[in-house]
Amino acid sequence: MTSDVERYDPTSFEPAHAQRWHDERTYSRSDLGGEGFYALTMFPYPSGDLHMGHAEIFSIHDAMVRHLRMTGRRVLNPIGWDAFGLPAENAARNRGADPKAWTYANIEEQRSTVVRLGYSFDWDRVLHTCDPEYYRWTQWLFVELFDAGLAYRREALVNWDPVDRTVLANEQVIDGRGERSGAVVQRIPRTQWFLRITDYADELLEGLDSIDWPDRVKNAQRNWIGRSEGAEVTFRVGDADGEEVLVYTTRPDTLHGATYFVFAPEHPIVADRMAADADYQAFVEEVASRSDVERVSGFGDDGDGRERGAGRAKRGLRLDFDVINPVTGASLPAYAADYVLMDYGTGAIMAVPAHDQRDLDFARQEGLPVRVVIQPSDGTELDETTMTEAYVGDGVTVNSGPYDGLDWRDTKERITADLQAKGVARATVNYRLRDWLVSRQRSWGPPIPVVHCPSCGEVPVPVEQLPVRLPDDLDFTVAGSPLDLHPTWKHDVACPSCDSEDAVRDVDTMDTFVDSSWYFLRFLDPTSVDEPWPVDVAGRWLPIDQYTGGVEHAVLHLLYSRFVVKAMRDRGRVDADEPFQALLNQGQVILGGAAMSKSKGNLVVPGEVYETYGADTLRGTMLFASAPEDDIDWADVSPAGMHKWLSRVWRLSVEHLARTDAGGLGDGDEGLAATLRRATAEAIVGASADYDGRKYNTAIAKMMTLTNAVLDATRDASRVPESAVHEALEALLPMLAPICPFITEELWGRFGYDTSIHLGGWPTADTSLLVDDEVEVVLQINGKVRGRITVAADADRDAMEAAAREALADQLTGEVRKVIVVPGKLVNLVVA
RNA sequence: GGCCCGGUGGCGGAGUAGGCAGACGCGAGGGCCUCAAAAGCCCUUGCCCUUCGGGGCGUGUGGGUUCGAAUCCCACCCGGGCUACCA
Repeated sequence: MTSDVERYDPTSFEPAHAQRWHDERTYSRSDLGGEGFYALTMFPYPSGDLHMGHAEIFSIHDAMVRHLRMTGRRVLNPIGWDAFGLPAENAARNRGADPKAWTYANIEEQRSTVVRLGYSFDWDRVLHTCDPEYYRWTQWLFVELFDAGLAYRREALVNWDPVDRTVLANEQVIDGRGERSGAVVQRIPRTQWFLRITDYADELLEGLDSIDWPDRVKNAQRNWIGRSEGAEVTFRVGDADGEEVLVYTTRPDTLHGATYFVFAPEHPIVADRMAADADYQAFVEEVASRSDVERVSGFGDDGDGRERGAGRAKRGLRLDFDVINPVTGASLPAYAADYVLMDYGTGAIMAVPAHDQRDLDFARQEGLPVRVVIQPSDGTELDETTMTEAYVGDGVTVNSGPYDGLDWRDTKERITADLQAKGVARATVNYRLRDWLVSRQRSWGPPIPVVHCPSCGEVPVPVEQLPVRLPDDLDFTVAGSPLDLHPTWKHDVACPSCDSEDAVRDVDTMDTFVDSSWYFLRFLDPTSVDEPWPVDVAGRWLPIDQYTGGVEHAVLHLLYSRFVVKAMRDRGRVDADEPFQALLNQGQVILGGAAMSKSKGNLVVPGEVYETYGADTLRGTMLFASAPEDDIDWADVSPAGMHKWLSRVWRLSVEHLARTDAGGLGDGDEGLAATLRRATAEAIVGASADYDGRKYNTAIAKMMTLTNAVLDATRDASRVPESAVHEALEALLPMLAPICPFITEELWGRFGYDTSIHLGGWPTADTSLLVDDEVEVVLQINGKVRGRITVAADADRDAMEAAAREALADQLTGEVRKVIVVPGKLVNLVVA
């Protein structure tokens, strides 16, 4: 079919609509009527322009938001920028950029792309975490936590980069080396600020049962919190001094199987006793030269080719004393070894090689004895001299004196009770979760609002003096913390408590995850100068109805935010137990099976797509490719195909308008009209259900089917049922609007409407068109399709069976033994 | 090692309170239109037979339950992700 009508040229009208939606604040009406819905998408980090991952998350989120708005919900849909962080500082160090100017330039670039792509955010609520108006309240949050006893300072072993002279986050240590300097990161003790997230360990665990999150994220948090039940048992050093040594074990039932004893290298008892021992000092130094990340998380190998994790080589040092087993009185040789960590449990373990793989590995390596105390219930005989795999399954206690013959679970219970009675053990619950280390020796972050006074100690800065501002003249060329080395900043303060001039500011800043742990609260009133957020408004909007973002934050941002909300609830600032009621983890955009990256040269950027095909095509391609949770391989998808469909929608619309301008809304062919009206009703019912289930790919498929139906109805120019075509298009356009907002807005105007399609309603189906008098029924013999017949829709079982027997009469060879009838669907004759 | 996803045409994917497998699209082949092309439109497209009526086989593999299994159960294979010396 040829036509002289105007061609689909999205770049001719998209930018104008985008700008108008932004300038007129089309979507800043969250105070309108309707049931409230807080929709949030993880705010971007401004490291450069928007990438395809951003485009995907925003396209999914925006389709959901626009659909909710059109179906009558009052949607709160804010956006901001997570604008503090290391890349700005690195740009300053490496290229001499001003971190503030660098950050705001990137924000502006991203903002204009977000506007251009038509994402319907509320532009009256924008925030940047690096604005003093924002970090003032991040500092307030810190003071609140400090007042609640949830922020404290203590010495800890941290990742120290000796070249850049700064502490690094675990994420900034790659293969044991600083990501910037390449220097081997050391473990050094340093006094740092922590937030007491462990106070909420149990509640953070239990709360997972009440929220609608993907299982993998919940499991990641469960594993991260790492609750375990066991016992703390008191051992004693086997010499005249005889200090007590606490051991945490989840298997007190294997106490009789302990054959040696291991301390973490830095354990105080060892450090104290071995202070003068040169071998020990060398050992500790060697262990410390390997980062905690390498030791605990196992990044890289040890240079000896061993795997990460449990199979790694273990380094140990025999100490010159023994430890006494409180149950047996046996003298256990003591070791310091790197496979025991100071900050889990008590930093010391009883080693039971027969029933713990790590202990067995070390025992074999050091030639230490193995003693079996649990005999496998399946009858397998364990051989102490040759076994290389520890037995950790069910079994019966052996070699354990009075406990012999008991099931291991009973032994565990009894032995714990017996030792508790003797005062040398108590049942305990242990967590893997550690307190959150939040201080950073960085300068593009919110300064920790504390003053250190020689007489008053740690004094929080009074709220009315916040924010503690970052100086504008930081020198990023210094080796070390620019804030610490600034000539005047840290001394230009008096103690808020006693006015002492000898007080100094805390020179650390907060982790960026503190900024993002509460931003969703600030969105409730981002310009307020009186309070961080209005308590009553928070009561109405929290928890957030739908949060959308990447799974990479499973145990970081998503855990920290839960902690902050619970802490603020306990301070009376929030009336909610959880921040995010529902969570959607969108898939990633990859290319040719691999993550996109500049260095790999396989980068597709949104600009290439929307400048060629328009923003609607970019958005539609992403949503049609797969379900929101699935990854999209850009090599497999077809923007050209999406563009072709949108061109067809465009052409059918403008041709229809041209015809009706000339001849009005004639009824055309009755049969064609009826077929099209039915297709319209089917599409509305189907696509609406898909939208409700956020299955945008199948919603698009149903809209394509409707488009094909319109095409069929308009093929013969002499019989076009214009009124039915009009109804079809006036249903199609609103349904397409959440996904492709531009073409639908443009055509809506051409259909004669002077209000935005996006603020209008959702189409409703005439379901009476979907009721059939007759239905097609599948006929089966022994479960195989052997024919189909048409019967009255309300035919009963007997009628269907009779019709089936008649239709299949000449195919029936044996006796019909059984008949299965599914009304309105199927008849299955079972033949002997 | 632990946890979590997946495995359906050449490709992306539809379809699971068990009931017509492959919706929709991409790609491919053929045709119309055109001087030609682009665009657009029409037809075909899981595999194998076929006398063109149709028949057989098909959802990672092997079992099982059932009148009937992509869907439920058991065992296994493969791919991906997260996590890991956590005592």
